[in-house]
Amino acid sequence: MRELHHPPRECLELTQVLHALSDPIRLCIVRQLALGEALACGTFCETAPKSTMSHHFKVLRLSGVIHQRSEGTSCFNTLRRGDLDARFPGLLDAIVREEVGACGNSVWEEDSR
Amino acid sequence: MRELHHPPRECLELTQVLHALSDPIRLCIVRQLALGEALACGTFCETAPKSTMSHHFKVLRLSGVIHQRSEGTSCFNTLRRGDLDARFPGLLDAIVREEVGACGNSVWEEDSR
DNA sequence: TCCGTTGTTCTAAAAATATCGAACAATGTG
DNA sequence: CACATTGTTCGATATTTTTAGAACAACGGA
Repeated sequence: MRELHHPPRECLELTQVLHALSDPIRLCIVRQLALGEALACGTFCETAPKSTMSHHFKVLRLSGVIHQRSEGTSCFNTLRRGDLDARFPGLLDAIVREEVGACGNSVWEEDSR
Repeated sequence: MRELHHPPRECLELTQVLHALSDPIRLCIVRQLALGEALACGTFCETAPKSTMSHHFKVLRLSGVIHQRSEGTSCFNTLRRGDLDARFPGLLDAIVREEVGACGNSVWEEDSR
């Protein structure tokens, strides 16, 4: 398998990291990875097709949020916690922390387009 | 001017907040507002057309990041720091904090599409 | 070597976002 | 009232992002 590109720590951009984390599927992936274990791509969300998941992993990797390394036929993912904490202190903790806040209404309820 | 809709604190969604903050213009707005003052829409980014800015303010408002109140012909914006800190502790601080990290390379340098 | 597993890439299509000019609304001032 | 100021809304276009099927590549095991 070809060597995967990972942007170095100094090149991480906050806007790209935030965008990567602003998708529900990707946020879910990151939260699972935040538990610490390296997890293969296949261990997430069996409902979505593989190509879709592959896309999300790529977005996470290219924004610098995760590190991917292939081992055999699998691809193990880890959170780049050190790099993220160094560049954006407190960000990961704030995002991974479980929050409650249930509300049935949509943000777009009124005043939407 | 019509009363503007602001989602209540309990309805804020992390993914929407992150998406709102993942745009460079909007991030810039938020950082200026983080200094504490209420600022009119016109005080930001004179280069972009008003309709574009209006759109960005709307995204920020509907995601719950800012509060807008009209006063005369102006529209004053403030950060909803209390609500954001309550729902997503540490998030705003992490995002507003100035970071250094200069790197000429694009994240998409290799392995892009 | 022949399969099964795992994941990527290609491609197309759909959906969501962003941009911005033009028209409009609300307010304040001369 | 006429007019300037400030900002919103509408409409059209362009760009980006998401989704997912199909073909493919790499690896491991029988």
